Amino acid sequence: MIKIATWNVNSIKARLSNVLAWLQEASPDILLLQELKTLEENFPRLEIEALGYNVEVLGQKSYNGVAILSKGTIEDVVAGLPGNEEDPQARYLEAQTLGLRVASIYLPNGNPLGTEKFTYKIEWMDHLRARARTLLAGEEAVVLGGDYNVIPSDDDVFEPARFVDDALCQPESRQRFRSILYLGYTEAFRALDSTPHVYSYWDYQAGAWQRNNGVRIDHLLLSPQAADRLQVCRIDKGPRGKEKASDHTPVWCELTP
DNA sequence: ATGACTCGCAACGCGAGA
Repeated sequence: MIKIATWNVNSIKARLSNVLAWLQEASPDILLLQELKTLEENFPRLEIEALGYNVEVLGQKSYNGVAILSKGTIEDVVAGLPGNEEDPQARYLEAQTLGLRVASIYLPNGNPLGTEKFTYKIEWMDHLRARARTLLAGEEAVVLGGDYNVIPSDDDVFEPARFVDDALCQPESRQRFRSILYLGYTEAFRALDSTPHVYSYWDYQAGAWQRNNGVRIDHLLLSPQAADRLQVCRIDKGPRGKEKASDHTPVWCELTP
């Protein structure tokens, strides 16, 4: 079985001990990280390599940043979203590892509405869809994992009314997320579990974690060749309850070899 | 309740996150 996970860590340096602990306890074959908030040269590579992982990083000072950790060799790396090369933000890293094509994705948040931030999000999603379509043509097992900053449906948010003016729930955001699924991708969690109100993010403020006021925005999208191998997909709430937790928690799935 | 919390920065409060 190949276990692949995605986790927005909200600073790899602030989260290093939590990440090392989770790698040891969950032992994913591949971990896709987002929101590193640091440059490549400051990524804690040695500590992670010491646990048996190869590391590929696309960093940025203070903001964004994505990485791929794998127990296998990492090859054929694509840094940045093809077709969007002039984008200065470190939000996309793709590579070949353990027989899979994988990408670590940190999709723009897009708030507030009516600003260039929302336009940037929507345009970024159009570029992602184009890349997703190109990857399908390879007829490979592809896993596009990350923080999509999209709440797919009202079943994926604790109180939909509070999010009507939020970029994560806008029809334009949801439509583009669905349009990637319509290409032929399967969202791993929902393919196996129709339970409503299961979340992957809880705000730090206002006791959101204790009240279970969360949203499900971290997703694993599988090409048909990967979806046919999907056995299980879970959200591990453990890390969110720890000291010095990220506001996101890992989502993982297992594929037959 | 224009709130709340956590992060990086070169700060000694601010912008960003979602």
